[in-house]
Amino acid sequence: MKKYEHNKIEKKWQKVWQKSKIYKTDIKKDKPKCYVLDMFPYPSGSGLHVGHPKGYIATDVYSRYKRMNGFNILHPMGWDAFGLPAEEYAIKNKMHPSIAVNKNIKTYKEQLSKIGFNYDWEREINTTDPKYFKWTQWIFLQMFKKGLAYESFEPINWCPTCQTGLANEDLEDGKCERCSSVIEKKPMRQWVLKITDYADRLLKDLDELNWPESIKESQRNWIGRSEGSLIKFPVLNSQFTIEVFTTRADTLFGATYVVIAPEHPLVLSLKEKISNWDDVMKYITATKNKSEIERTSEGKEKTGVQLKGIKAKNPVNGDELPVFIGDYVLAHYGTGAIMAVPAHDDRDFDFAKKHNLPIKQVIEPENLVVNKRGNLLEKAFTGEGVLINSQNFDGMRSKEVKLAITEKFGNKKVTYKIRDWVFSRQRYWGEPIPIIHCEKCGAVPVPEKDLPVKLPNVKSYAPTGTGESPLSAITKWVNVKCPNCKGPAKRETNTMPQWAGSSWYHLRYIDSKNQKELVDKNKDKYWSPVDMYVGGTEHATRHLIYARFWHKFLFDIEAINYSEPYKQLKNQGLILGSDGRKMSKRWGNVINPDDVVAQYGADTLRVYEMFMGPFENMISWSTESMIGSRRFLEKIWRMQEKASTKQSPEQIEKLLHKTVKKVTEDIESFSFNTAISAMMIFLNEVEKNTHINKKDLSIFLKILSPFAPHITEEMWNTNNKTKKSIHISDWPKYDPSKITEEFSNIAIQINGKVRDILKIATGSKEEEIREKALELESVKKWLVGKDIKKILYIKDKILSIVI
RNA sequence: GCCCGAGUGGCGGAACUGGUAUACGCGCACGACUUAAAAUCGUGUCUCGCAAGGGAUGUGGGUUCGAUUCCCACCUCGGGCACCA
Repeated sequence: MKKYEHNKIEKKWQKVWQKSKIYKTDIKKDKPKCYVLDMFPYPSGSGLHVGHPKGYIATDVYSRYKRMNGFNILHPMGWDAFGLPAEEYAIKNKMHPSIAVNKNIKTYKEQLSKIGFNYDWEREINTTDPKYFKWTQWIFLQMFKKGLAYESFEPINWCPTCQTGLANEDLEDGKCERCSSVIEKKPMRQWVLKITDYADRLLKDLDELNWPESIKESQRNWIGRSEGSLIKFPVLNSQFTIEVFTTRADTLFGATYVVIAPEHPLVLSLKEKISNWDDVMKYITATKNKSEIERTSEGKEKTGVQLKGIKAKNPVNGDELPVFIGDYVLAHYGTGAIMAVPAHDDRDFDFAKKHNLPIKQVIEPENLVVNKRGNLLEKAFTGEGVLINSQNFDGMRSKEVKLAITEKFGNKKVTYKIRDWVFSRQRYWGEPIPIIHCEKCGAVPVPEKDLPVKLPNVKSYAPTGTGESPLSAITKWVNVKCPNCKGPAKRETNTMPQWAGSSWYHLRYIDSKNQKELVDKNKDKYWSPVDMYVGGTEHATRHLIYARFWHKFLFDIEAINYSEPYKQLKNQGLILGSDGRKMSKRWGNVINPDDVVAQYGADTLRVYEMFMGPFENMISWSTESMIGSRRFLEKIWRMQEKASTKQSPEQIEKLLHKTVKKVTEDIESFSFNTAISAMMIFLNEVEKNTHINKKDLSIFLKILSPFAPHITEEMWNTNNKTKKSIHISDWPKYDPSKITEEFSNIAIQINGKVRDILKIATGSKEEEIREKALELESVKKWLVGKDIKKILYIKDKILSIVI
């Protein structure tokens, strides 16, 4: 027999598949569809390491399996290629970013093709291709027309290193997610998308999605819905009121002061009445100069200044409360003002202690024995309970009081933590925002017929640092006529963030060459939503929220048919270096898939990555362990020697049906590791026997083929007369009658401990088993001098004797 | 601080709905083949014990004839949110 030469086999079949186009997206009308999608990569300069393809292997297995089960498969791939890394590479090497991007894409594509994926490359997309980003810009224009894209002048997050504004989602602990610089607040004009309009739907529709619970939970946290009340505190001797947001209306009687954010407009309005204006101004300026991280990390010490001369009236009892500004109150959340109840809120408690303000208890824990009340001199009691010191509400419970007080003194209000999406970047390598600024007409959308607005060539891609994009220096490009009044006007020079192109790419694959629409609605109806989406957890609160937002918007303007893009989501766990650290050049622990493929074969790499452990687990790479997968394939190869026209021995036939069942179920549930272990068990059984029937071998090859497409195709081809590829053959069905065993091993337990195993015909009567069990020496000796209290029987499994 | 998820051999891990814990693979040890090595094949491999038997699924308790699985408390690790009223 020939040796197993993976190099020859893999190259040969990859060529054949490409030529015969067996992976081309099929659209036979009578078949069901399955859209299997990978999170498309950002083609960086360093190429792939073995961790990257893990998710791609899983979708490859899954889509091959589904194809063999009679589905039309859409399984495409593309490139998310706008963004800072390419731009920085270009600045350093003085070349246009698109040249760098094309070079990197070529490398990636070569690396991927060696692994033998079944992508339909005819649908390849690239977010930096004008034919693609024409539609990204088009979507922006639709949002603009609906008032969902607007200009804002609020201070935003500014990264001093990347020299661009950033969205909230781009920060990590107050630092830039990319470069870890401390983020500054910078007041500047920016484009913002009104994602907050969709907050409620983004939250509610999560319930319907078949996604990992942890991702849904992350999104819920990020959206941060909370139900509370708005309550107005009139400012004494003025026409102003301070409106506060609280989730604890039941503690209203315990309010002893009011705090408003330093940025709150009311502060200026009250200027005339404030006797210590200089101190107040000083505090406001100091706050402005602090970064977010400084504001929250100074030991969380609560600072603030009283607005002397101002009093606010508590609507429930007429108490006249002092008013402070303090930066522990956030301007952008709720109303930017709070009523402070130091007895029942930790933060208010700290502030009250520091400024010597009264602490008034109004809630008593419900059960004093269980919930021993803390000493209010040391700690706030933040739980709910029974009211005291609250006039006619005394004795009532928190829950009912919340409702009653809100009804009487305020209004219900829902707030969210999520904030509108800061959408402009002051960098070169992104989609230009298709807006023209005219002195007379204001912000005017570029007419749709003029899309795409392409990027001009510039001498320097480097950011200007002034808050203007490098595009602003290209006067030829910037100066245009207003589409409205034909007067002189200027182009918007900010570009879109990295996340724009990936927010709708799943739709473009469906109809990647359409010049008239972003997607044909009928095609969308057939292929959407994505049935299986696979990628890393790091996208939980960015890409996966943005894409849902855009998708819902496109649904609302009736451009598409469904309101959620990704029906089912799976996360792959990271592959770490063999030292347990993240694979990185820095640690020198990077394994290149090219090397693994050359030395051990693509099939070995694929089987190993699926066998390593549960798909979502983070596991260290081990070349030593991988050799086990190579051995497995070599043994499979040698199985050909045992192939015969004789019928397989009975135990092989039986085990084959069991294995088909197991592998089928495991692929459906993404339990690839146990699917492979079941095939290993089958292989071990064949090795114990003299022969295996050729047809049975073919069945086995079929269930292995999604994992190891090359070796199975080769063996299929030599053992069958057909020219048809194994990958478009039918998935085998198992016969349930062949799975049942003739004999069962029944564990005989005494008080829960196994004392013997009884081999007996499956389906035997309990009586018979009981009799036989009680005759066993190993059982008898435990029963001497004991009474049997009870005997339990679990069919074909256990006989439990209780003494 | 709040909210999720997870802790099983030397290692990756398996165990259906509460029913024989440690499948499968790696590693290791011994043996066969070989002048030798590699490769391959075979046997063994949680732990204490000569054995009968006992003990082990992060720790401590509980429910049950029976718990890796269910309940309570705690510890450790991973992730999300975090001065969000």
